[in-house]
Amino acid sequence: MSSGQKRIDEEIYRVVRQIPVGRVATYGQVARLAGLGGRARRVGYALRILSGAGNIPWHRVVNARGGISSRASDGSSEHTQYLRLRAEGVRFGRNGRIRLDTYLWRPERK
DNA sequence: ACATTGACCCGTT
DNA sequence: GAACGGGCCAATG
Repeated sequence: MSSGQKRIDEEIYRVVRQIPVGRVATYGQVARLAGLGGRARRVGYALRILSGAGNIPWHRVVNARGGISSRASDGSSEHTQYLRLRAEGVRFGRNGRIRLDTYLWRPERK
């Protein structure tokens, strides 16, 4: 892995760390804030290699439809994400999705 | 180098 | 809504 890729990952993590408790951000939103334009997919790769450890609130990143995106593996990760969001007060609708107009993080430029 | 896959997103029908 | 197609691009074999 090149150092350039790693720098991009750090930038992504820097953004994710800023998402407040009880709010969520979409992959595309994180990509934009990290200066990656429309490369939302790149965000998913960065979060995937996180492997649970660390102080990055990866569970606060959801897809553009307000849902938890499926992973290639067993599904425990998705469940953990759901539980952590619930624990922060985020409510899910019957279709398993979040009301983005309520919970989407709107960063204030300072 | 090639093909496939994937924690995505958007527009159209 | 759903189904489809296209764009995107890094990882993997």
